[in-house]
Amino acid sequence: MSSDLTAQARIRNAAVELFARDGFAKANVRAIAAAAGVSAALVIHHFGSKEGLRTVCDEHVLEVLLRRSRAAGQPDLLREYLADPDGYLMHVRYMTRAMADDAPTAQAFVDRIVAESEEIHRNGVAAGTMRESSDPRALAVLNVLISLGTLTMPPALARTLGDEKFGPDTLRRLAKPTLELYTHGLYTDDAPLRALEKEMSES
Amino acid sequence: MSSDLTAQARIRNAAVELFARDGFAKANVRAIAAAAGVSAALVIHHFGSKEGLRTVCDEHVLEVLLRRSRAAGQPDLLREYLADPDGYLMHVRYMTRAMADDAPTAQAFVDRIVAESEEIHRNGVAAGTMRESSDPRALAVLNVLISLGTLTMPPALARTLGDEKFGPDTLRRLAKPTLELYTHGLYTDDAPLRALEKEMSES
DNA sequence: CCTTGAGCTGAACAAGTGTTTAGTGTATTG
DNA sequence: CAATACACTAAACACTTGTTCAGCTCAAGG
Repeated sequence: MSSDLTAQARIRNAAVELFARDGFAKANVRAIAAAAGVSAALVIHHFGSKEGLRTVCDEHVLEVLLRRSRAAGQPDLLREYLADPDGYLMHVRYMTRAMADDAPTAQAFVDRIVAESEEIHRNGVAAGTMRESSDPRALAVLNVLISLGTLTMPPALARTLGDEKFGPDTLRRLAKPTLELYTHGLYTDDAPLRALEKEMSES
Repeated sequence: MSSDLTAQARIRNAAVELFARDGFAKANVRAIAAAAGVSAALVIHHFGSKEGLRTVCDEHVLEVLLRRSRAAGQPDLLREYLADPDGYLMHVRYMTRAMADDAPTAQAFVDRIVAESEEIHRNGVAAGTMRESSDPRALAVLNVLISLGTLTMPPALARTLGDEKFGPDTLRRLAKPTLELYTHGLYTDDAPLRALEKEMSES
């Protein structure tokens, strides 16, 4: 039990969990209250409104995720995830949903991880472990997209891998093809790339 | 105007659009009816329930997407998208939302595009244009993830590229780093890959 | 012509929603 | 000790939701 927490905190935690699981629209105040072991009225009393509760949750999740990413010097999503699969996944899912709803906090999160991703690349280039890119910012966005997409993979996609539902196993299995892609790409020559470059220079 | 369509079709089209834009839970029958220029009661009359409407929409979108992907011999998502950005995007978004809700139709869609993606890779390997993979299925899933993720990119992510909202420009800009990744990867050597392989053989 | 049936509607209904209100108990404080 | 403030609740409220119902319109068929 987490009953030694203040009621406000219990409500917030329950809300984060339900928002992450069901989405903001589908999750309702009474269910959140029940999960926190309090009345629905208390939720409103403490947070003003469901929207107010959301704002607090947004900021809390943002803070937790950023603290985490700061803790791991060189952010390694896979390792970070494996350390606390359920908790981390819940928070990432929450943020992904916030991004879908285009919540203001999501922008702060995105700005931050894109910047971090770009910096990792910059360091990698400086250290000689990574190739330069024609568009570092776009590359960072792509990397963020891949990381988040992998972590929040829809069940239907996980099922095509044989896993009944997403879990550490799924992620582990995806890790190798991903690293293979990142080490030598997929195409055997640069014809497709040159074709695109030619096409772009024409228009 | 699309008033020459039957009312049922107009309702279905409006529903697909609103489900894609707002999600199933947030979109409400009255709004769909209004968008189709009919009464809310008619929606229920024709489709039995909101859930019934969803089923019809699911199957419709699935059919449209599969027909499209069949039309383009070698499916090229980028080109396919550029041909009819708004329409295609709407349907992909719809499917992505269906995947998030884990709708049965989404599974059919996923099975299909993963299989297609795997076949493209197989053909590429046979033709010598693509490298072999240690896990073709997982690679296919990764590729689908990247494609869908890019297409349904959240606004917050698009904004870090300077674009106010997602559109053809965003996609065009991402195309090059993506192709660069697919032609020569990102890492300059295979140390990270070997490290992972070693780690996996140990456990 | 009239009957039938299908497309269609406004109004009502029942359930679920976020929120308000009025009030309880329980500490803390002057 | 009295008073104030705070955490908390049950019940009610207002509104939205999906859905039902009774009835309208109107073209097709006997």
